[in-house]
Amino acid sequence: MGRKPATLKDVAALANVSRATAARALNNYGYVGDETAQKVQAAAEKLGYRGNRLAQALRNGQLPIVGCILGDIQNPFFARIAHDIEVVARQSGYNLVIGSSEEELDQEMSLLASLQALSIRGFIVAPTSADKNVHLQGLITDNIPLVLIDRVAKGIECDSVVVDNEGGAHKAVRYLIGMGHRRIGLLQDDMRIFTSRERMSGYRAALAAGNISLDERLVAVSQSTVEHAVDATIRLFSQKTPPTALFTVDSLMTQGALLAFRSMGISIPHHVSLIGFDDFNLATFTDPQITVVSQPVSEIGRAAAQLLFDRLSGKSHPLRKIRFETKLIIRGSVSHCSAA
Amino acid sequence: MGRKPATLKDVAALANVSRATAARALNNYGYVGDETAQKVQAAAEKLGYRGNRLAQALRNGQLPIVGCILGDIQNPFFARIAHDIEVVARQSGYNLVIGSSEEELDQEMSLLASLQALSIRGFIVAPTSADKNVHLQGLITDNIPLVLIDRVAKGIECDSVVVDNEGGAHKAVRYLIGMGHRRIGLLQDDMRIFTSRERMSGYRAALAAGNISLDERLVAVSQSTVEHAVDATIRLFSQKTPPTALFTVDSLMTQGALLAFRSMGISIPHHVSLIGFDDFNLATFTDPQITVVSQPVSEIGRAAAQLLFDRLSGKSHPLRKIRFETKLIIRGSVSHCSAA
DNA sequence: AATGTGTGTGAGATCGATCTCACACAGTCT
DNA sequence: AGACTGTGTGAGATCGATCTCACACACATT
Repeated sequence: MGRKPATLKDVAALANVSRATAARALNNYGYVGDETAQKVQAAAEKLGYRGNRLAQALRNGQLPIVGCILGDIQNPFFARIAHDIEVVARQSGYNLVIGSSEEELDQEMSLLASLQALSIRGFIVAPTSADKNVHLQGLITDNIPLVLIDRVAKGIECDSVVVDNEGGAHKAVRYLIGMGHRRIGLLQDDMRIFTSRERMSGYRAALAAGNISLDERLVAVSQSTVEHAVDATIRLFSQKTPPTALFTVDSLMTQGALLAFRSMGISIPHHVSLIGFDDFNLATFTDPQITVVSQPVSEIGRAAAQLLFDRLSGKSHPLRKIRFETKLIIRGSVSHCSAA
Repeated sequence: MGRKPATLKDVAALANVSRATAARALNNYGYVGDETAQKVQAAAEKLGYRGNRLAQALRNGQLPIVGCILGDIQNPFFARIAHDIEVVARQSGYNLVIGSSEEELDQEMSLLASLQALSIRGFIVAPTSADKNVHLQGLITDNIPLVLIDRVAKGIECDSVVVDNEGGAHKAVRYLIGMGHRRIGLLQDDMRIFTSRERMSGYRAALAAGNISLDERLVAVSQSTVEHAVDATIRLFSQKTPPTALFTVDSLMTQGALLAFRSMGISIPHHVSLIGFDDFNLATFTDPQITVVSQPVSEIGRAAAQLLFDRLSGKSHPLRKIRFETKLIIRGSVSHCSAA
């Protein structure tokens, strides 16, 4: 059939009024006679009229869509955040466009540009790079609401929601040191990424506090996927004198480490102790259960969305930078270091 | 500063030509003098001109966005699919709007309506209900490209990508029967959902083929979250004569079952055998590793996106209904039934 | 009677890109 | 010379909703 959706003109025609009057009746503003208003309502009803958001957006310069650029939707951490943002967005009558930067700066930039070309005003971004951020700076100077999530970027003054990465990492490593470990490995993500830097610095600080000097050979850089983490773990533990404990900076990498240990016949916690940053569903299914630094994942997306919609609704708050605390959840993957 | 993005008019003014000529130069169509074209290009460059997609969309009736309505992005199955769709979309210059129906028909319908109001033409939907689908029928009659994914809907004639749910479930249950099990539990999702029905029917068929009559008390209905599945499993196994084996219809529910068994002190595979539909990352981390029916997850999203973009590009294919096979991956969570 | 205020309505401009149409000029053909 | 084709350009309409403005009428105030 291909019947076109009804336009305001159609409604106006059916109600025998002008477009202007129809618009007034439907959006109730200005003066409209009661009787006229009823006629218009009836006509709209009958035609199943739904305003064309595109046309509305063209006039007022803004689409009821928020853009969300995350590292990777497949990471349960980001999936949860995306879900929570969508819930809040829906309540405000917004839809959510999701883009995955795949931790590539180029992709992040082109994604952002294409969303801006859509007149989307309102972004939640987990920036790939802590330094290179002209594109984000552009949003700020254009006065487009932006909330940074999970990561902040140097020199970008805007609302943000992060967790205490450094503190979390510090707690984990301090705990390992307390259990007698001195050769503590770090499986980390690309150093361009803010969280990776912060967790690294927590690791360093804890080592320093324990009078342990940093051994570069115990630090492996991977990407945040199970597969990459498996390889990196195997490299790390194929050395002559491997670490006695490992700290992994995100849950996918923790899972990769688990897989690697299994394939290498390394048993937790007897041969190696393990702590991962970010809790995950199956951390309690494994034997032993995995000790982790947990973040309040369920709060992050909601908080970020709240900040964004507060901005979008025009309230002019001062900048708000939310930082959540992390919690060390002790389970069974860490034991006292036997090999001194 | 708030500098507005440059418009075609600005470019035209800078190049000293009319808007029409500028448009011709930038989109190269019609006649344009070489020299004029260069001037326009230069002006566009200088102003950093990017066409306003909204205005373009208003004219040609279609936004470069595809809508994607899935059950739940937090389910790794859907997260993977969303990711793959986004990759294909990006290649075609499209962005992806993701909506989560949360398995509520109302939400699915209102989400769809709001995306249609945005002039989005092109949807990938995992319909909540196998029966109620006027909204989908509406897309069809309006000739809006639609691809159903993971699930089909009665009477909706369009491209689709599903897996052989019935066959997969049949394989799993037949295997359990072959191992001597006769009291085989089913932990399933809401019966409105297509996959749930099909997997149920595979379960029935396999029982029938094994001359086992269906015992309603062995069938638990849950929702597709870890939490709900835990409860349902506990109920199922708190009966006087609980099942000796369990078949779960998706990976979150499999994880829920695992958690429930752990909390009840039920050991796999000694006390109970387990097979889950849909493989998951940690299925090989647990001890024992979990036997599953795997679907080619990495193919599904890509295939669906391909079908959609073929339609969007105007080629008029006949309907294409893709059905992928499933594979029974035997690991260690099933043992011979000791209790006859 | 003149002026003012509150109410109700429509014509037309606007947002930005695109497309149709008309027009103008060069060169070619009868 | 007159008619025609090919090339190049601009004015204006269009998509749909909204908003400004002008106008019109009713009633109240001086």
